[in-house]
Amino acid sequence: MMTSVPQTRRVTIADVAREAQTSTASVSYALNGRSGVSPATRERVLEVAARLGWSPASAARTLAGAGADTIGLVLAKDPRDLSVEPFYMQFIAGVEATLTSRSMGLLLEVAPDADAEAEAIRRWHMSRRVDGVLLTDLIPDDPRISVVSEGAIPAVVVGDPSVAAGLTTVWTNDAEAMQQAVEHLAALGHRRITRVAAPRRYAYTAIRDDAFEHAARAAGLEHDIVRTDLSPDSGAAAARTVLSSPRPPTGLLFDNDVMAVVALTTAHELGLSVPSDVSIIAWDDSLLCRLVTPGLTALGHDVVALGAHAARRLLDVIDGADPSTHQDATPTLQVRASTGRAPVEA
Amino acid sequence: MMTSVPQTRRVTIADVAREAQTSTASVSYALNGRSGVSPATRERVLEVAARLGWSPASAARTLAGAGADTIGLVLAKDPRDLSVEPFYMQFIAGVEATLTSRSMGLLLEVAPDADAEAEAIRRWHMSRRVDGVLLTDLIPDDPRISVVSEGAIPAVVVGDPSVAAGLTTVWTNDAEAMQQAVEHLAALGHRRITRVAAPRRYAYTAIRDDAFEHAARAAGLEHDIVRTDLSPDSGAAAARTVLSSPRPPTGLLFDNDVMAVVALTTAHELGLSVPSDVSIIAWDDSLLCRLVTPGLTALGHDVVALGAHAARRLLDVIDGADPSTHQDATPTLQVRASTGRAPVEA
DNA sequence: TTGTAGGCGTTATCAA
DNA sequence: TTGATAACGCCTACAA
Repeated sequence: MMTSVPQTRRVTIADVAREAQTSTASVSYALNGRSGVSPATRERVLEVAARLGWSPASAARTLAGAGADTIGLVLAKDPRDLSVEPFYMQFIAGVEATLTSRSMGLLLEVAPDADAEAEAIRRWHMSRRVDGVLLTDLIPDDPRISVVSEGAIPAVVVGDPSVAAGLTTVWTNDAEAMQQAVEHLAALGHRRITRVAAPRRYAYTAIRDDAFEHAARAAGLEHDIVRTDLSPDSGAAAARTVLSSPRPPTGLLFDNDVMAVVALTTAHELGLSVPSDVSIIAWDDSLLCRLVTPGLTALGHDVVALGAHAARRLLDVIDGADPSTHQDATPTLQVRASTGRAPVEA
Repeated sequence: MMTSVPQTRRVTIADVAREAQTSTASVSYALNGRSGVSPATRERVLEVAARLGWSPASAARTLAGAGADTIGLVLAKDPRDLSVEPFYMQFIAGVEATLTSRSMGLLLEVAPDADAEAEAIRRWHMSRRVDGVLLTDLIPDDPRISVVSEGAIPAVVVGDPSVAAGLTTVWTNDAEAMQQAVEHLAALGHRRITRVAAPRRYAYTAIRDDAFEHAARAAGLEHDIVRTDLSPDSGAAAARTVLSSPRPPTGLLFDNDVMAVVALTTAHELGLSVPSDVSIIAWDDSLLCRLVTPGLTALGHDVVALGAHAARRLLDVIDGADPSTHQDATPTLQVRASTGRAPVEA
């Protein structure tokens, strides 16, 4: 027997109106929970709508003036880097948590660079596909900032307010986090520490650099900063160079988890043991930090919560809130086996 | 001087038509590169549109019958698990690569379970927000399958065709990959191996189970399967139990990378060295596998390419292609330091 | 409280 | 090749 597909034409509010013996206006009001409809009519409409399986055509809604009920997130990263850092997926999960509760959608795009990203944002806004956008990984003089400002596009920047004048920002207190890490090493008796840092082009780099130097100076520690590109290789190279210098540091602070993990291997290869010869701290606590042996002491924060927070603020901005800056929780130090008392000087 | 914001009303094709001294119909044709417009008019329209900064309102397009130019992806996973597995981010990056080239968007949602995911898909489809959906991590009798089938929603399943009858699928040949891994161990002289497996509820589990047993039997190896929930803890527990049994295996195959990594530590704690006492193989090659010491031999495949492939197939389905199954590249064994010759029997 | 009608921006139909 | 004009589905004055 040939069961023909019941070629279901879309159910519209006109259908509901006819069936419920009323007008489309009343149906619209009833369905949107507004006043201006008698309880009896409202109930009848709701019942009919449910029975007919009506569901709103978002395009029609948007066209009629409502928002797109969607926010956009463009990630300007190489796919390989994206997948390496658990940050993004966690952040997205957090964003979703906020969005789902308000039944909004998330439009995603992976762009090769900040310029392409700015272009995508412009397109999205012009075509009214999104009500606002979330911006991450800002760089100095970021093209996205100008697109968003000029287009008056609702946006929230995830990062330090200093790099996004006039926009709403949500940020973690990297300076305070860095101070914690340095003080942890100082308290363990370390006198010479090195920061293995991200490239200068990231806006947060300068903030962490300054905080590192400030905290080290305050604790009276010898300190140094070496620059990397955050890759495993550059982390290994930096660790090797630093640890084989004439007066190697006894404490190392890495700007991400991946470099800290490879440094474990590098130290081992140099015949140094962690933490008795050298202590290691990672930024960005992750599964990686927990799984390796010895476990890595790391600065961790709840990225899922950060994403949820940022999304919440974006919805506020979309609703017309004025630009403002919001501080998310400060990363806290998860102390594990990779940090210990400084070795006694030879 | 007060530069007032130029309260820009949207530029519509009506504006373009007026300025170009023609009708909206001609403008529409010209803008969409269709025939039916004289070259002169077309050029004039294009010029005016560019000058006025026109850009299409996607809602209007969708409402007028075009597609939504968007596909949907719902991830039914706990946020923590999502971020742990690099798979999803890589997959998304691949999907994007395909989508961007056809200027389509990706709508994302993170749902708590398969039922919520099915519901999200239904909503998306009813409201015409997406033209089709990508399905991953199928479970037996998956609710998403029925939603998609009943709603005649264009969809592509990423997984084995056996669990998604009638739908287009893109899959990797897990059976052949498993065979490679088992043969690798057999060639190294191992005679007793254990598979540390995913829960039975995942559709791929049975496929890998069967392939494992088949390959082990063919190579004349003693073999066993222990079940886990893929978490680090359950991996560690499984490794500990198996390795402290009276006649422990000399080769272990894990169903993901995370468990294999913790098994490294477990083996170490039991006084066993890898690979001289026990060889370890991981499914899902990842940064994790490369970074740990010793490096983990692992089955790896190009997930970014898989995502791109799946998205391509979905676009075909949206364009009306019949259901079909497509095999993506088979995972290949990345041999590293965690596998070696079997120890000589005591 | 209810219903009518116009508008949102495009696409598609159909005369001219 | 053109240009009115009618959908598309919803919202919202405005009038009854």
